[in-house]
Amino acid sequence: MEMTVNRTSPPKRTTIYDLAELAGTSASAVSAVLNGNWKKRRISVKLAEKITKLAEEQGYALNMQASVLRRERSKIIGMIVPKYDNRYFGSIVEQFEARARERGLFPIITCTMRDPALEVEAARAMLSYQVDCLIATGATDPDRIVDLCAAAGVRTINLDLPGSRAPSVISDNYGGALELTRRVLSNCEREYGEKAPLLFVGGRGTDHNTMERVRGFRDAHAEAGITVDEALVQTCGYAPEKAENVMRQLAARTSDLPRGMFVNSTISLEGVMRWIRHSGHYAERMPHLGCFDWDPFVAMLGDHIEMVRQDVPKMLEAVFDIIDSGSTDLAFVEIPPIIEKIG
Amino acid sequence: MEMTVNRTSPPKRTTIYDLAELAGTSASAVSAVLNGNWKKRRISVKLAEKITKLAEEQGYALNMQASVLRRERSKIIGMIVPKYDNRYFGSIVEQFEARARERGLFPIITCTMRDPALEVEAARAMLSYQVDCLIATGATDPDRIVDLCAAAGVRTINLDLPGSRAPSVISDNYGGALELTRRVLSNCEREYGEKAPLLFVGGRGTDHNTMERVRGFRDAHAEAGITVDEALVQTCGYAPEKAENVMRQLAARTSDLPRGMFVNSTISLEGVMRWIRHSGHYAERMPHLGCFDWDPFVAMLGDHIEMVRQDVPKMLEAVFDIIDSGSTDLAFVEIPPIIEKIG
DNA sequence: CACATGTGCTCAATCGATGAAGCAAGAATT
DNA sequence: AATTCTTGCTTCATCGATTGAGCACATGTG
Repeated sequence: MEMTVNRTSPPKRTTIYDLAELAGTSASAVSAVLNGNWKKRRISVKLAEKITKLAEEQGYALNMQASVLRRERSKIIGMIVPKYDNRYFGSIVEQFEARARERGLFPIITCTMRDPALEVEAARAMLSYQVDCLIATGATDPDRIVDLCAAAGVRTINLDLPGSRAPSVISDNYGGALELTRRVLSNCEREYGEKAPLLFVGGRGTDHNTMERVRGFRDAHAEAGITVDEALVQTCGYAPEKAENVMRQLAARTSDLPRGMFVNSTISLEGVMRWIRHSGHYAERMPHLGCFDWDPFVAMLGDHIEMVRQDVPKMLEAVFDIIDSGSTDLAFVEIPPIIEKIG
Repeated sequence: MEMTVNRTSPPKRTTIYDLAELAGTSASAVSAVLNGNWKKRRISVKLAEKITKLAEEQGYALNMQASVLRRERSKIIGMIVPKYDNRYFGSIVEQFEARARERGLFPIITCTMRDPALEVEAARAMLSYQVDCLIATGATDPDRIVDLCAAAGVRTINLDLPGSRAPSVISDNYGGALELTRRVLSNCEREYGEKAPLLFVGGRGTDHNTMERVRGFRDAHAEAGITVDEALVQTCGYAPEKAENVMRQLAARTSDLPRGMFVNSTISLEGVMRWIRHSGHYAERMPHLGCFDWDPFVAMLGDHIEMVRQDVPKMLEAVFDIIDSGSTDLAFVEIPPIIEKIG
């Protein structure tokens, strides 16, 4: 048992061959014991215990690369996610990790900064790591990713934003927006005694969610008999600066600012609020706001903000139901979001 | 070119052997071309181009498992992180991913929900995936993780919370807390015209950061000639409910609530704010708050809250400086946090 | 013309784990 | 006693990429 540990080069990790030698047995017996199917392979309890004990003593750690290379399925499950800067994606990722681990899957997550090129690059990287399944969250071009994965025989599920070539789990954006708009409209009417249209700010005009939310927004106005001017729908992107810009330009064009707004994410709300605070507009009376997304501190900003909270636990349950069922049909699951009570 | 794609079993992925056959060359030539050291291996430009083109056409994706298994270094870099529910950890993770990718490293991240058992399990999993290096962020027991990794010859760097057996990059908690406390104390004195101690809420009394912040808190009081009662230091943990509880119990004991508080994280602040809003205490005058951590919406909550923002870009720069330098000495880097201006 | 040098590739071992196939020894059955 | 069965292992090919060693041919040098 000579110890030739060279401190300059990394100490060789213990492998099943080392353990086999120590136990005076074969590598395949060690493998069978350590990966749990030693009963099937008719290894005696005595040997199994001996090997287990040795493995512990030696601090043996399975080499996943070797294991995955040999195995049919990798049990690695990937997720790509746009950003980590808000509670929505944060809880998606937390839930994803927890549920994956529960099932004995190894989650790997990558954030793409909403950059389509990075999305594709990330998807490719995941394929290289032999993921069994990829969840594309809020992807700009989900179908592109699905195609890449399909070519490698990897299942994909779209989350948050739907695609046409893989099952999709999303919020009921239309329903949520309809209800949110109704509430903000009625808050405005209650305060000002007259009906007036809201401003829609944030999101991308081309993405499904934003389009559905705009539809809910318009329908709620229609219900109330209010017409919505085109200029009042500003799908300028998600970044705070873009929302801020919209407000600045609107204020430059007209002194008659809307009394209420539908803001398409907390991140856009950040920009809107910043502008409201710095511009001096709305100094006497805050506008009524509705935010499609939830944040605990936004909830404390005052009773002029309504929020719709996407139901992340239910969404991930739906995602894993699809994974567990192994079904391949193009499900399209819409989860009703939660209308948060003010205060 | 027969297409025998069996839809029930996954279509076999293209390997370098497939490409070699198509190109009429050997697998090792393909490998050399695709991993970029074909010049060293004296492959002709002509063949290189042919192979590259073929790889693209066939949608070839490297099998990382095989590649890593063979190679000396995996170029995988791991990070464990407590939670994704706040801006601080969110930006740590975003920065980590970006900088890792910049260097051609593949980042894998896992969140441990502040659970010590999960931390160890996660570290083990990372070792199995042959990470070259592990960043332990906010770990409860960093030294435990360092030991695990050291046994496998894997470098570790502690981030956010320091350990004694690996380089650590953390905020200057003492300095930040000192300045934050000074500000809140002076805000209180300005408003109330008299010196009075603040309440310290949140964090774990046993962790280095909390201890350092308490030290700064005490020293700022001492500077101002204010004595701090033991009961005013409530390191109750990070969860919102725990902070809320502290407030509730404090209010039950005394009607003379402190006029200002030092709150040890945004997540604890969530609990404190919730209590303030629901309990009816502080209804006339909000207490002056100082929060060790930053959130854009907290910044909008009013001018009674001071914030200290940990300098995540600098922290990650320091982390990657250590990684790039390859140095193994026990650096202890303290990065000054940023004092946010109110409003 | 003999020999060195350079060019452009191929061969085969290897990384560590897995599992089908097989083998030896003992137990049970006819 | 001859045979099947069972138990408890071992052997070896395999997954896909990497890389040191080596080979054949072309070109240059003395």
